[in-house]
Amino acid sequence: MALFGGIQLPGKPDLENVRKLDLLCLPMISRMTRAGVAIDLPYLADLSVEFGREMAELQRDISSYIPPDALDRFVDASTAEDDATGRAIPVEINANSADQIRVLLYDLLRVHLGKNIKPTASGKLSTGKRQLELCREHPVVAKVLAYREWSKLKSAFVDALPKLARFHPRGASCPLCELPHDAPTWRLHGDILTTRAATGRLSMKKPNLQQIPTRSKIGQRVRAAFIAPPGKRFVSCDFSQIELRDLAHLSNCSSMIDVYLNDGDLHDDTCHRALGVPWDEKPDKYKHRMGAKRVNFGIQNGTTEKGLYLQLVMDFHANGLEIPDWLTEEWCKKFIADWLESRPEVQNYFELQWYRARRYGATWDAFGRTRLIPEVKSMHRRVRQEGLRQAQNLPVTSTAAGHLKLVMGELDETFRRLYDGGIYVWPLLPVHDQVIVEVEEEWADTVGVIMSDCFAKVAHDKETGENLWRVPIKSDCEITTRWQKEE
DNA sequence: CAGCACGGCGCG
DNA sequence: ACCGCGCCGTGCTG
Repeated sequence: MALFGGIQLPGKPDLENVRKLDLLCLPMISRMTRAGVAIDLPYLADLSVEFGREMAELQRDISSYIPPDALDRFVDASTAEDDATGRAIPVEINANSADQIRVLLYDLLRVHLGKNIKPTASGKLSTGKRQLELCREHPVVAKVLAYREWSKLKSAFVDALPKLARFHPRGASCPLCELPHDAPTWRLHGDILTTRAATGRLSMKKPNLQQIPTRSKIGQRVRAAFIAPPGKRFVSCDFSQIELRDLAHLSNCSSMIDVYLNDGDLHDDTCHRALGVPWDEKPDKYKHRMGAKRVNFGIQNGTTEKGLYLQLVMDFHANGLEIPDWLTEEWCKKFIADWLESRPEVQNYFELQWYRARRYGATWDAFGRTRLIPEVKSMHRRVRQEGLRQAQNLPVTSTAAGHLKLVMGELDETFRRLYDGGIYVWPLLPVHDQVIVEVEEEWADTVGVIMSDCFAKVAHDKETGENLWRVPIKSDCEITTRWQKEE
Protein backbone atom coordinates (compact mmCIF):
# COMPACT_ATOMS: atom_id res chain seq x y z
CA MET A 1 0.00 0.00 0.00
CA ALA A 2 1.59 3.20 -1.11
CA LEU A 3 0.81 6.47 -2.84
CA PHE A 4 3.17 8.18 -5.28
CA GLY A 5 6.77 8.24 -4.11
CA GLY A 6 6.13 5.52 -1.54
CA ILE A 7 4.10 7.86 0.67
CA GLN A 8 2.08 6.05 3.33
CA LEU A 9 -1.10 6.82 5.29
CA PRO A 10 0.02 5.93 8.80
CA GLY A 11 -2.77 7.78 10.61
CA LYS A 12 -0.35 8.53 13.44
CA PRO A 13 2.64 10.84 13.80
CA ASP A 14 5.25 9.80 11.22
CA LEU A 15 8.18 12.15 10.69
CA GLU A 16 9.89 9.99 8.10
CA ASN A 17 6.80 9.80 5.90
CA VAL A 18 6.34 13.57 6.05
CA ARG A 19 10.00 14.15 5.27
CA LYS A 20 9.62 12.13 2.08
CA LEU A 21 6.42 13.99 1.17
CA ASP A 22 8.08 17.36 1.64
CA LEU A 23 11.04 16.38 -0.55
CA LEU A 24 8.80 15.17 -3.38
CA CYS A 25 7.77 18.60 -4.57
CA LEU A 26 11.15 20.31 -4.38
CA PRO A 27 12.22 19.67 -7.99
CA MET A 28 9.04 21.29 -9.31
CA ILE A 29 9.38 24.20 -6.89
CA SER A 30 12.89 24.78 -8.15
CA ARG A 31 11.63 24.90 -11.74
CA MET A 32 8.76 27.22 -10.80
CA THR A 33 11.06 29.68 -9.11
CA ARG A 34 13.37 29.79 -12.11
CA ALA A 35 10.57 30.12 -14.67
CA GLY A 36 8.62 32.95 -13.06
CA VAL A 37 5.39 34.22 -14.59
CA ALA A 38 5.02 36.87 -17.28
CA ILE A 39 3.42 40.18 -16.40
CA ASP A 40 1.96 43.00 -18.53
CA LEU A 41 3.68 46.15 -17.23
CA PRO A 42 2.06 48.76 -19.55
CA TYR A 43 -1.36 47.43 -18.57
CA LEU A 44 -0.51 47.79 -14.88
CA ALA A 45 0.73 51.33 -15.46
CA ASP A 46 -2.71 52.22 -16.87
CA LEU A 47 -4.46 50.60 -13.92
CA SER A 48 -2.30 52.56 -11.52
CA VAL A 49 -3.42 55.88 -12.99
CA GLU A 50 -7.05 54.87 -13.03
CA PHE A 51 -7.02 53.48 -9.49
CA GLY A 52 -5.28 56.63 -8.27
CA ARG A 53 -8.04 58.81 -9.73
CA GLU A 54 -10.76 56.72 -8.09
CA MET A 55 -9.00 57.00 -4.74
CA ALA A 56 -8.53 60.76 -4.98
CA GLU A 57 -12.21 61.25 -5.71
CA LEU A 58 -13.32 59.06 -2.84
CA GLN A 59 -10.90 60.77 -0.49
CA ARG A 60 -12.47 64.14 -1.39
CA ASP A 61 -15.95 62.70 -0.87
CA ILE A 62 -15.02 61.33 2.52
CA SER A 63 -13.35 64.57 3.57
CA SER A 64 -16.53 66.49 2.76
CA TYR A 65 -18.21 64.73 5.67
CA ILE A 66 -15.85 66.31 8.21
CA PRO A 67 -17.91 68.74 10.33
CA PRO A 68 -16.58 72.30 9.79
CA ASP A 69 -15.72 72.79 13.45
CA ALA A 70 -13.59 69.65 13.45
CA LEU A 71 -11.46 70.42 10.43
CA ASP A 72 -8.40 71.18 12.55
CA ARG A 73 -8.27 67.57 13.72
CA PHE A 74 -7.27 66.45 10.22
CA VAL A 75 -4.65 69.02 9.29
CA ASP A 76 -1.35 67.32 8.74
CA ALA A 77 1.94 68.96 9.59
CA SER A 78 3.01 69.63 5.99
CA THR A 79 -0.01 71.79 5.16
CA ALA A 80 -0.42 73.37 8.58
CA GLU A 81 2.23 75.99 7.86
CA ASP A 82 -0.06 77.70 5.41
CA ASP A 83 -1.96 78.85 8.42
CA ALA A 84 0.69 81.44 9.21
CA THR A 85 0.40 82.97 5.75
CA GLY A 86 -3.32 83.27 6.28
CA ARG A 87 -4.17 81.11 3.29
CA ALA A 88 -6.95 78.56 3.51
CA ILE A 89 -5.75 75.15 4.59
CA PRO A 90 -6.79 72.38 2.20
CA VAL A 91 -8.08 69.75 4.59
CA GLU A 92 -8.29 66.16 3.46
CA ILE A 93 -8.57 63.14 5.66
CA ASN A 94 -5.91 60.48 5.18
CA ALA A 95 -8.23 57.62 4.36
CA ASN A 96 -5.38 55.16 4.77
CA SER A 97 -5.21 55.96 8.45
CA ALA A 98 -7.40 53.77 10.62
CA ASP A 99 -6.96 56.34 13.41
CA GLN A 100 -8.36 59.19 11.34
CA ILE A 101 -11.22 57.09 9.98
CA ARG A 102 -12.03 56.08 13.54
CA VAL A 103 -12.25 59.71 14.64
CA LEU A 104 -14.44 60.70 11.71
CA LEU A 105 -16.85 57.78 11.81
CA TYR A 106 -17.21 57.20 15.52
CA ASP A 107 -16.23 60.41 17.34
CA LEU A 108 -17.71 62.93 14.91
CA LEU A 109 -20.41 61.21 12.84
CA ARG A 110 -21.44 58.62 15.43
CA VAL A 111 -22.30 56.13 12.67
CA HIS A 112 -22.10 53.26 15.15
CA LEU A 113 -24.99 54.45 17.34
CA GLY A 114 -27.36 51.57 17.98
CA LYS A 115 -24.88 49.11 16.49
CA ASN A 116 -22.88 46.52 18.33
CA ILE A 117 -19.36 47.51 17.30
CA LYS A 118 -16.66 45.48 18.98
CA PRO A 119 -13.34 46.98 20.10
CA THR A 120 -10.02 45.73 18.75
CA ALA A 121 -7.33 44.09 20.86
CA SER A 122 -6.12 47.48 22.08
CA GLY A 123 -9.58 48.61 23.12
CA LYS A 124 -10.34 51.04 20.31
CA LEU A 125 -13.43 50.65 18.15
CA SER A 126 -12.55 48.64 15.06
CA THR A 127 -12.91 50.18 11.63
CA GLY A 128 -12.47 46.81 9.92
CA LYS A 129 -14.65 45.74 7.04
CA ARG A 130 -16.75 43.39 9.14
CA GLN A 131 -17.66 46.19 11.54
CA LEU A 132 -18.25 48.86 8.90
CA GLU A 133 -20.63 46.58 7.01
CA LEU A 134 -22.98 46.93 9.99
CA CYS A 135 -23.11 50.73 9.56
CA ARG A 136 -23.67 50.94 5.83
CA GLU A 137 -26.78 53.14 6.17
CA HIS A 138 -24.47 56.12 6.53
CA PRO A 139 -23.27 57.03 3.03
CA VAL A 140 -19.73 57.84 4.16
CA VAL A 141 -19.21 54.25 5.29
CA ALA A 142 -19.71 52.87 1.79
CA LYS A 143 -17.21 55.46 0.52
CA VAL A 144 -14.61 54.31 3.05
CA LEU A 145 -15.09 50.68 2.08
CA ALA A 146 -14.79 51.52 -1.60
CA TYR A 147 -11.64 53.54 -0.93
CA ARG A 148 -10.12 50.64 0.96
CA GLU A 149 -10.68 48.28 -1.95
CA TRP A 150 -9.03 50.53 -4.56
CA SER A 151 -6.24 51.36 -2.13
CA LYS A 152 -5.45 47.78 -1.20
CA LEU A 153 -5.34 46.60 -4.78
CA LYS A 154 -3.24 49.55 -5.93
CA SER A 155 -0.62 49.51 -3.20
CA ALA A 156 -0.28 45.78 -2.73
CA PHE A 157 -0.44 44.70 -6.37
CA VAL A 158 -0.71 47.30 -9.13
CA ASP A 159 2.19 49.40 -7.82
CA ALA A 160 4.14 46.72 -5.96
CA LEU A 161 4.45 43.99 -8.58
CA PRO A 162 6.29 45.95 -11.29
CA LYS A 163 9.10 46.74 -8.86
CA LEU A 164 9.79 43.01 -8.49
CA ALA A 165 9.67 42.07 -12.17
CA ARG A 166 12.85 40.83 -13.86
CA PHE A 167 13.61 41.37 -17.52
CA HIS A 168 14.11 38.33 -19.71
CA PRO A 169 15.94 39.13 -22.93
CA ARG A 170 14.97 37.63 -26.26
CA GLY A 171 16.67 34.33 -26.91
CA ALA A 172 16.23 30.69 -27.81
CA SER A 173 17.27 29.86 -24.29
CA CYS A 174 16.99 32.69 -21.83
CA PRO A 175 19.86 32.69 -19.34
CA LEU A 176 17.48 33.65 -16.56
CA CYS A 177 14.78 31.03 -16.81
CA GLU A 178 16.12 28.46 -19.30
CA LEU A 179 12.79 28.84 -21.02
CA PRO A 180 12.76 29.15 -24.79
CA HIS A 181 10.96 32.37 -25.78
CA ASP A 182 11.07 34.55 -28.88
CA ALA A 183 9.90 37.83 -27.38
CA PRO A 184 11.54 39.66 -24.48
CA THR A 185 9.34 39.62 -21.38
CA TRP A 186 9.13 40.79 -17.79
CA ARG A 187 8.52 38.02 -15.31
CA LEU A 188 7.93 37.69 -11.58
CA HIS A 189 9.93 35.13 -9.61
CA GLY A 190 8.59 34.77 -6.11
CA ASP A 191 10.33 32.66 -3.48
CA ILE A 192 8.36 29.53 -2.64
CA LEU A 193 8.78 28.58 1.02
CA THR A 194 8.30 24.99 2.12
CA THR A 195 9.01 25.14 5.83
CA ARG A 196 7.03 28.19 6.92
CA ALA A 197 3.43 27.11 7.50
CA ALA A 198 2.46 25.07 10.56
CA THR A 199 -0.03 23.22 8.37
CA GLY A 200 2.50 22.00 5.82
CA ARG A 201 1.18 24.34 3.19
CA LEU A 202 3.53 26.11 0.81
CA SER A 203 3.85 29.85 1.18
CA MET A 204 5.34 32.49 -1.06
CA LYS A 205 7.01 35.87 -0.79
CA LYS A 206 8.46 38.73 -2.87
CA PRO A 207 5.93 38.62 -4.33
CA ASN A 208 3.36 36.35 -2.82
CA LEU A 209 1.58 35.23 -5.99
CA GLN A 210 -0.79 33.12 -3.94
CA GLN A 211 -2.64 36.26 -2.90
CA ILE A 212 -3.24 37.82 -6.33
CA PRO A 213 -6.82 39.16 -6.36
CA THR A 214 -9.62 37.06 -7.84
CA ARG A 215 -12.78 37.54 -5.80
CA SER A 216 -13.88 41.07 -6.66
CA LYS A 217 -14.63 42.62 -10.02
CA ILE A 218 -11.69 45.01 -9.68
CA GLY A 219 -9.52 42.17 -8.46
CA GLN A 220 -10.17 40.30 -11.70
CA ARG A 221 -8.79 43.29 -13.62
CA VAL A 222 -5.57 43.08 -11.61
CA ARG A 223 -5.29 39.38 -12.20
CA ALA A 224 -5.58 39.99 -15.93
CA ALA A 225 -2.10 41.52 -15.81
CA PHE A 226 -0.67 38.00 -15.68
CA ILE A 227 -0.28 36.74 -19.22
CA ALA A 228 0.76 33.67 -21.13
CA PRO A 229 3.38 34.76 -23.69
CA PRO A 230 2.43 34.73 -27.39
CA GLY A 231 1.56 31.26 -28.65
CA LYS A 232 1.27 29.86 -25.13
CA ARG A 233 -1.54 29.08 -22.71
CA PHE A 234 -1.97 28.84 -18.97
CA VAL A 235 -3.28 25.48 -17.83
CA SER A 236 -4.64 25.66 -14.30
CA CYS A 237 -5.82 22.54 -12.50
CA ASP A 238 -7.38 22.53 -9.04
CA PHE A 239 -8.90 20.02 -6.65
CA SER A 240 -12.67 20.35 -6.32
CA GLN A 241 -13.60 21.02 -2.67
CA ILE A 242 -10.60 19.03 -1.51
CA GLU A 243 -10.81 20.07 2.15
CA LEU A 244 -14.46 19.08 2.42
CA ARG A 245 -13.75 15.76 0.70
CA ASP A 246 -10.88 15.20 3.13
CA LEU A 247 -13.14 16.07 6.05
CA ALA A 248 -15.68 13.53 4.79
CA HIS A 249 -12.96 10.90 4.51
CA LEU A 250 -11.18 11.63 7.76
CA SER A 251 -14.33 11.82 9.85
CA ASN A 252 -15.94 8.92 7.99
CA CYS A 253 -19.14 10.95 7.80
CA SER A 254 -21.68 8.78 6.01
CA SER A 255 -23.94 11.54 4.73
CA MET A 256 -21.05 13.60 3.33
CA ILE A 257 -19.54 10.50 1.76
CA ASP A 258 -22.88 9.72 0.11
CA VAL A 259 -23.05 13.15 -1.43
CA TYR A 260 -19.63 12.80 -3.01
CA LEU A 261 -20.14 9.18 -4.08
CA ASN A 262 -23.27 10.29 -5.95
CA ASP A 263 -21.49 13.30 -7.42
CA GLY A 264 -23.98 15.50 -5.59
CA ASP A 265 -23.78 19.05 -4.26
CA LEU A 266 -22.75 19.37 -0.62
CA HIS A 267 -24.07 22.94 -0.34
CA ASP A 268 -27.56 21.85 -1.42
CA ASP A 269 -27.32 18.86 0.91
CA THR A 270 -26.63 21.22 3.80
CA CYS A 271 -29.68 23.30 2.85
CA HIS A 272 -31.85 20.22 3.21
CA ARG A 273 -30.21 18.79 6.31
CA ALA A 274 -29.51 21.86 8.42
CA LEU A 275 -31.92 24.45 7.04
CA GLY A 276 -34.92 22.18 6.65
CA VAL A 277 -35.50 22.81 2.97
CA PRO A 278 -37.75 19.93 1.80
CA TRP A 279 -35.86 17.37 -0.30
CA ASP A 280 -38.11 17.93 -3.32
CA GLU A 281 -37.52 21.70 -3.27
CA LYS A 282 -34.66 23.59 -4.81
CA PRO A 283 -32.79 25.72 -2.25
CA ASP A 284 -32.85 29.48 -2.82
CA LYS A 285 -29.51 30.91 -3.91
CA TYR A 286 -29.43 33.64 -1.28
CA LYS A 287 -31.80 32.53 1.44
CA HIS A 288 -30.26 29.07 1.75
CA ARG A 289 -27.25 28.34 -0.41
CA MET A 290 -25.07 31.31 0.54
CA GLY A 291 -25.29 30.44 4.22
CA ALA A 292 -24.81 26.74 3.55
CA LYS A 293 -21.61 27.47 1.65
CA ARG A 294 -20.28 29.64 4.47
CA VAL A 295 -20.98 27.02 7.11
CA ASN A 296 -19.57 24.19 5.03
CA PHE A 297 -16.28 26.03 4.67
CA GLY A 298 -16.34 27.69 8.08
CA ILE A 299 -17.17 24.67 10.18
CA GLN A 300 -13.69 23.17 10.00
CA ASN A 301 -12.25 26.36 11.50
CA GLY A 302 -14.63 26.40 14.44
CA THR A 303 -16.67 29.35 13.22
CA THR A 304 -18.88 31.07 15.79
CA GLU A 305 -22.40 32.42 15.36
CA LYS A 306 -21.02 35.93 15.47
CA GLY A 307 -18.44 35.15 12.81
CA LEU A 308 -20.99 33.50 10.56
CA TYR A 309 -23.42 36.36 11.05
CA LEU A 310 -20.89 39.03 10.06
CA GLN A 311 -19.76 36.94 7.12
CA LEU A 312 -23.31 36.63 5.80
CA VAL A 313 -24.00 40.33 6.30
CA MET A 314 -21.00 40.95 4.06
CA ASP A 315 -22.22 38.40 1.52
CA PHE A 316 -25.60 40.10 1.25
CA HIS A 317 -24.00 43.49 0.77
CA ALA A 318 -21.56 42.12 -1.77
CA ASN A 319 -24.58 40.98 -3.79
CA GLY A 320 -26.32 44.33 -3.41
CA LEU A 321 -29.06 42.91 -1.18
CA GLU A 322 -30.70 44.15 2.01
CA ILE A 323 -30.19 42.17 5.21
CA PRO A 324 -33.26 39.97 5.60
CA ASP A 325 -35.15 39.91 8.92
CA TRP A 326 -34.52 36.24 9.57
CA LEU A 327 -30.74 36.69 9.52
CA THR A 328 -29.76 37.04 13.18
CA GLU A 329 -27.01 35.70 15.40
CA GLU A 330 -29.62 33.40 16.92
CA TRP A 331 -30.42 32.00 13.49
CA CYS A 332 -26.71 31.42 12.82
CA LYS A 333 -26.27 29.67 16.14
CA LYS A 334 -29.07 27.24 15.37
CA PHE A 335 -27.74 26.70 11.87
CA ILE A 336 -24.30 25.69 13.13
CA ALA A 337 -25.82 23.44 15.79
CA ASP A 338 -28.09 21.75 13.24
CA TRP A 339 -25.17 21.25 10.86
CA LEU A 340 -23.19 19.37 13.48
CA GLU A 341 -26.20 17.43 14.71
CA SER A 342 -27.01 16.19 11.23
CA ARG A 343 -23.40 15.07 10.73
CA PRO A 344 -22.50 13.50 14.09
CA GLU A 345 -19.34 11.80 12.79
CA VAL A 346 -17.86 15.22 12.10
CA GLN A 347 -18.69 16.44 15.59
CA ASN A 348 -17.06 13.25 16.86
CA TYR A 349 -13.98 13.78 14.75
CA PHE A 350 -13.54 17.33 16.04
CA GLU A 351 -13.80 16.06 19.60
CA LEU A 352 -11.11 13.52 18.83
CA GLN A 353 -8.79 16.36 17.77
CA TRP A 354 -9.55 18.26 20.97
CA TYR A 355 -8.77 15.12 22.94
CA ARG A 356 -5.46 14.63 21.14
CA ALA A 357 -4.51 18.24 21.70
CA ARG A 358 -5.20 18.00 25.43
CA ARG A 359 -3.80 14.48 25.90
CA TYR A 360 -0.72 14.66 23.67
CA GLY A 361 -0.37 18.40 23.14
CA ALA A 362 -0.54 17.75 19.38
CA THR A 363 -2.71 16.76 16.43
CA TRP A 364 -1.69 15.12 13.15
CA ASP A 365 -2.95 14.56 9.62
CA ALA A 366 -3.40 11.51 7.36
CA PHE A 367 0.26 11.54 6.33
CA GLY A 368 1.55 11.80 9.90
CA ARG A 369 2.39 15.51 9.87
CA THR A 370 2.18 16.71 13.46
CA ARG A 371 1.55 20.13 14.95
CA LEU A 372 2.19 20.93 18.58
CA ILE A 373 -0.64 22.82 20.28
CA PRO A 374 0.68 24.13 23.61
CA GLU A 375 -2.16 26.69 23.69
CA VAL A 376 -4.63 24.15 25.06
CA LYS A 377 -2.81 24.24 28.41
CA SER A 378 -2.95 28.01 28.72
CA MET A 379 -4.38 29.77 31.76
CA HIS A 380 -6.47 31.94 29.49
CA ARG A 381 -9.74 30.67 28.09
CA ARG A 382 -9.36 32.67 24.88
CA VAL A 383 -5.97 31.13 24.17
CA ARG A 384 -7.20 27.62 24.98
CA GLN A 385 -10.07 27.94 22.56
CA GLU A 386 -7.72 29.27 19.94
CA GLY A 387 -5.71 26.07 20.40
CA LEU A 388 -8.77 23.90 20.05
CA ARG A 389 -9.71 25.56 16.77
CA GLN A 390 -6.15 25.05 15.50
CA ALA A 391 -6.30 21.40 16.52
CA GLN A 392 -9.62 21.00 14.75
CA ASN A 393 -8.42 22.69 11.58
CA LEU A 394 -5.03 21.07 11.21
CA PRO A 395 -5.79 17.56 9.90
CA VAL A 396 -8.00 18.84 7.12
CA THR A 397 -5.79 21.68 5.90
CA SER A 398 -2.65 19.64 6.31
CA THR A 399 -3.96 16.57 4.50
CA ALA A 400 -5.12 18.72 1.60
CA ALA A 401 -1.67 20.34 1.47
CA GLY A 402 -0.17 16.86 1.30
CA HIS A 403 -2.33 16.02 -1.70
CA LEU A 404 -0.94 19.00 -3.58
CA LYS A 405 2.64 17.98 -2.79
CA LEU A 406 1.89 14.52 -4.13
CA VAL A 407 0.59 15.78 -7.46
CA MET A 408 3.51 18.20 -7.74
CA GLY A 409 5.93 15.32 -7.35
CA GLU A 410 4.10 13.11 -9.79
CA LEU A 411 3.51 15.85 -12.36
CA ASP A 412 7.17 16.81 -12.30
CA GLU A 413 8.07 13.29 -13.40
CA THR A 414 5.36 13.32 -16.06
CA PHE A 415 6.48 16.69 -17.38
CA ARG A 416 10.07 15.49 -17.65
CA ARG A 417 8.92 12.60 -19.81
CA LEU A 418 6.90 14.98 -21.99
CA TYR A 419 9.98 17.17 -22.28
CA ASP A 420 11.93 14.24 -23.73
CA GLY A 421 9.14 13.92 -26.32
CA GLY A 422 9.47 17.59 -27.29
CA ILE A 423 6.56 18.98 -25.28
CA TYR A 424 7.69 21.76 -22.95
CA VAL A 425 5.51 22.20 -19.91
CA TRP A 426 6.66 24.86 -17.47
CA PRO A 427 5.17 24.72 -14.00
CA LEU A 428 4.66 28.28 -12.72
CA LEU A 429 2.77 28.38 -9.43
CA PRO A 430 1.32 26.30 -6.61
CA VAL A 431 -1.77 27.89 -5.05
CA HIS A 432 -2.81 25.66 -2.12
CA ASP A 433 -5.18 23.41 -4.06
CA GLN A 434 -4.04 24.09 -7.61
CA VAL A 435 -1.08 24.01 -9.95
CA ILE A 436 -0.63 26.47 -12.83
CA VAL A 437 1.59 25.71 -15.80
CA GLU A 438 2.52 27.38 -19.08
CA VAL A 439 2.56 25.38 -22.30
CA GLU A 440 2.50 25.89 -26.06
CA GLU A 441 -1.03 26.34 -27.33
CA GLU A 442 -1.14 23.13 -29.37
CA TRP A 443 -0.43 21.02 -26.30
CA ALA A 444 -2.72 22.78 -23.84
CA ASP A 445 -5.64 20.33 -24.13
CA THR A 446 -3.36 17.32 -23.81
CA VAL A 447 -1.62 18.71 -20.75
CA GLY A 448 -4.99 19.63 -19.21
CA VAL A 449 -6.15 16.02 -19.48
CA ILE A 450 -2.89 14.72 -18.05
CA MET A 451 -3.10 17.07 -15.08
CA SER A 452 -6.78 16.41 -14.36
CA ASP A 453 -6.08 12.71 -14.38
CA CYS A 454 -3.14 13.07 -12.02
CA PHE A 455 -5.18 15.17 -9.58
CA ALA A 456 -8.12 12.75 -9.64
CA LYS A 457 -5.87 9.77 -8.90
CA VAL A 458 -3.81 11.40 -6.16
CA ALA A 459 -5.22 9.06 -3.52
CA HIS A 460 -4.96 5.91 -5.62
CA ASP A 461 -2.64 3.11 -4.59
CA LYS A 462 0.07 3.28 -7.24
CA GLU A 463 0.46 -0.50 -7.34
CA THR A 464 -3.15 -1.70 -7.35
CA GLY A 465 -4.91 1.41 -8.68
CA GLU A 466 -7.37 1.21 -5.80
CA ASN A 467 -8.76 4.51 -4.43
CA LEU A 468 -7.60 4.66 -0.83
CA TRP A 469 -10.02 7.50 -0.03
CA ARG A 470 -13.63 6.97 1.01
CA VAL A 471 -14.72 9.57 -1.55
CA PRO A 472 -13.78 10.21 -5.16
CA ILE A 473 -11.40 13.13 -5.63
CA LYS A 474 -12.28 15.44 -8.50
CA SER A 475 -10.48 18.21 -10.30
CA ASP A 476 -11.29 21.16 -12.53
CA CYS A 477 -9.12 22.44 -15.33
CA GLU A 478 -8.97 25.77 -17.17
CA ILE A 479 -7.05 26.83 -20.25
CA THR A 480 -6.57 30.59 -20.63
CA THR A 481 -4.37 33.26 -22.21
CA ARG A 482 -4.59 35.53 -19.16
CA TRP A 483 -4.75 34.52 -15.52
CA GLN A 484 -8.42 35.36 -15.07
CA LYS A 485 -11.82 33.91 -15.69
CA GLU A 486 -12.32 33.94 -19.45
CA GLU A 487 -15.03 36.09 -21.13
C1' DC B 1 16.60 56.30 8.77
C1' DA B 2 15.52 51.45 10.10
C1' DG B 3 12.75 48.48 12.75
C1' DC B 4 8.49 47.35 14.99
C1' DA B 5 3.54 46.70 16.35
C1' DC B 6 -0.83 47.36 14.77
C1' DG B 7 -4.96 47.52 11.99
C1' DG B 8 -6.42 45.99 7.98
C1' DC B 9 -7.00 42.81 3.94
C1' DG B 10 -5.53 39.97 -0.37
C1' DC B 11 -5.67 34.65 -1.27
C1' DG B 12 -7.03 29.35 -0.23
C1' DA C 1 -13.67 35.50 19.30
C1' DC C 2 -12.89 31.58 11.94
C1' DC C 3 -7.84 28.43 10.23
C1' DG C 4 -3.35 29.32 7.52
C1' DC C 5 -0.30 32.63 5.26
C1' DG C 6 2.38 37.62 3.40
C1' DC C 7 2.19 42.58 2.71
C1' DC C 8 0.51 47.25 2.86
C1' DG C 9 0.46 52.09 5.28
C1' DT C 10 0.47 54.37 9.66
C1' DG C 11 2.45 55.90 13.76
C1' DC C 12 5.88 55.34 17.14
C1' DT C 13 10.67 54.46 18.85
C1' DG C 14 15.63 54.10 18.91
